[in-house]
Amino acid sequence: MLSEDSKFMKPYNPLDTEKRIYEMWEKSGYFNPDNLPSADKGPFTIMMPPPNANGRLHVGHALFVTLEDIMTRYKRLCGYKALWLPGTDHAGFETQVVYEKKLEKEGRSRFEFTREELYAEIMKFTLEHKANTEDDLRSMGASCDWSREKSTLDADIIKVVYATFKQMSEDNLIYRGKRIVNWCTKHQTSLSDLETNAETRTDKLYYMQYGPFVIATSRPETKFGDKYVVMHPDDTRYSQYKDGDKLPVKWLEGEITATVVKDEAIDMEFGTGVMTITPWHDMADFEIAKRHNLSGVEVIDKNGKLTDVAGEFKGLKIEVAREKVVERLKELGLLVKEEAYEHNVITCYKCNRILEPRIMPQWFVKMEPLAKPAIDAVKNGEIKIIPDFQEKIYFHWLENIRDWNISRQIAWGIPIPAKICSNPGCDYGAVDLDDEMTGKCPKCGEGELIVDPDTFDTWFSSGQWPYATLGYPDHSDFKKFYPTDVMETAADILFFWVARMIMLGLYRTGKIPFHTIYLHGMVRDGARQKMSKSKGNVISPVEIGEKYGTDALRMALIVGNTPGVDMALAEDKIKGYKLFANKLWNITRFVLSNADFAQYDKSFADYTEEDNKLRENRNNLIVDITADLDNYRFHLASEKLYHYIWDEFASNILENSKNIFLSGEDKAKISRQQFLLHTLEKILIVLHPFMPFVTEEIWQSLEKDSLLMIEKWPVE
RNA sequence: GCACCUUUAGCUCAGUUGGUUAGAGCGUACGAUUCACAUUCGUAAGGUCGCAGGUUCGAACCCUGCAAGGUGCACCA
Repeated sequence: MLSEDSKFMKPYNPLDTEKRIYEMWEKSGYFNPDNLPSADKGPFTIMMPPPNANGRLHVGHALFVTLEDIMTRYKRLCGYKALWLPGTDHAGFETQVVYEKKLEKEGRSRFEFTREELYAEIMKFTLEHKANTEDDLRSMGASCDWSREKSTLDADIIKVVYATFKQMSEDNLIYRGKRIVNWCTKHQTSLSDLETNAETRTDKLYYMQYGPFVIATSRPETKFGDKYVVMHPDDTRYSQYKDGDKLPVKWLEGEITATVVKDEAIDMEFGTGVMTITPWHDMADFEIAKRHNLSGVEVIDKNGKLTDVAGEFKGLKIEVAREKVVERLKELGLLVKEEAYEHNVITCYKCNRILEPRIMPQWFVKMEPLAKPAIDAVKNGEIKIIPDFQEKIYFHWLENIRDWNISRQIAWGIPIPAKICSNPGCDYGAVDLDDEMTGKCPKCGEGELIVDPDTFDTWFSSGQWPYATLGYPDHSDFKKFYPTDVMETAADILFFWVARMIMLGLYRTGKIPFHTIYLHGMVRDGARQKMSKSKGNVISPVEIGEKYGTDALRMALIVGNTPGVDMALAEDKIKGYKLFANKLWNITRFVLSNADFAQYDKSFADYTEEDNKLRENRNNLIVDITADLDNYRFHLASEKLYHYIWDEFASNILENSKNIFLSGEDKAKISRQQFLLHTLEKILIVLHPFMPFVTEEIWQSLEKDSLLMIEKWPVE
């Protein structure tokens, strides 16, 4: 029976509880599956999507932590050797951008540093944030195995990444080539197709006289040196011109000789059906030039300024140059007309500046051979994506995949272990893991072999996370825990990360990296607005945890939140689950005031008819919830538990128990006491994955000499 | 342009393979209680399940078309 000074006489106080409970768990060693005393089932593994070590965790992270912790705790309770492997991501470009913003705020610039200095600075910055991230994960109750924690810059991870790079090179899946890439003039790096946004803009379309033709362009400043004029082979308007015809043309730089090219890529309906091409600065033009083996010139440099080719316009920025070039065209009488024109421009997803397509030697991964097995793995059901509609999106992307530019011209990242040719015109490159190659370039014979200054796209390394973290190929962890079970992550990195993990995992290990992908949506505020610092509607998980308790936040994030769909999180919802934690607290107080765990009889059987009925209902519910958990229906499992505990157990059963304890027969009293004790015990276990802190705290008061986190799941 | 998602009570959302009077939380209204509850309990109002067709004994759920909002992908100068 409860004493007057029992902690249950006061409301539940999460702030006083959570840290203490977490330390108890961590000290127990049970986050490490090797230490689980009675795990009689196989391994269950989740790789934590490593948070970027460049800021505090936000409420979106809280969602993934909660989901993965629920899965891990549930499986641990079911007797699996549950491994949830935590980590952090150096997040190459992302982090460098964050760091540069910090420098800008301080009135500094990254150009004050050498590459080595910048790397060291960002490393320091990253390590600080890594510590913050770990604290935040602990405060959210993450039951992950800290003894196996990894970072993407750990030496053993880099070793695996390098070995993959080498093998891919040997298998002819990696090539270095001069290809047109997305170039950001602010960040001074190329970007993959995924790191770009398309933005609809209205600009002017200029029609210009080009010899006997009228051509249209939105970018007159790139038209220096255009000497190929292209039209569709079937266009009868121009049938008098043959492929390869040479024509004298009066153009920006004076009299030039233009060559006629016929190509089916030309849309006869658009403009005049004739265009000139700028292979250095336009994706489509580049393709045409490649087909016809045409040469091109660089008109715009890395800083977005015109080159020598532009003569007197040299050094001007694009916007300025455009106006001046149009003026010149007018003077020359070459401008026919201008009209408003709506089109898409490709912008940097970080700074929104228009990306300048340019030709550069870069490292590319051939994606088609990798994509095919990845498509098959999902098609044949080896890998399941939840929600299933995401499979369509996955197929659509993989079936139309383009080669992946994995080199970045930034300091912060894993260096590419290769030698390249010092001659900027030469695209030679070779993998050189042991830094052995020296001498003249074997391709052009002019340049010297130098260390490639570029770094890997961060997704090239994080794409190898599941097997790299487990010590592929030799470590016993790899043999034991790979393939992993569930990949739980945000729906918006399906392409960036998930698809690449499948491709690289299949390529490198020959096995799928995980059999189930659970994708969650974005967390928005109560009014469905995106959370952002500038709007001031950001919910900080640590602050909210302090105010309402982490358990309350976790429940608010799970109940009614279906996979793959964005959710709205209002503070009132969190408050509601704080009350729920307190409800559970008071339920315990009531039960312990009327029954005693010292009298708990594990095999008690002398229940009244009424209590047997209640037992049946309770057990059915637990079976039902177990099925929900097995099928990743966490939103339903949590809601059912909530309702059973509040509306059935508290409102009906406890109310009704008052009469029994007041005036019932002894047999009924004893039966009900046992029912309450058993039910409270089972509720605590089943609720534990969702609300680990309050359930463990109550468990510790039940005169049980054990941790709730390693109890046995109560399916009878 | 192509694809995908969403559309259910004032708000935010559930509704697990089509099956009886469509559910929850919050909010609202009224009442009760402080007897486990820094409260809680009860009662109530509130929905043409986006629109229009179709399949079915039966549709919020399946099919077709349309509309609105959102997202992704790709592009023609």
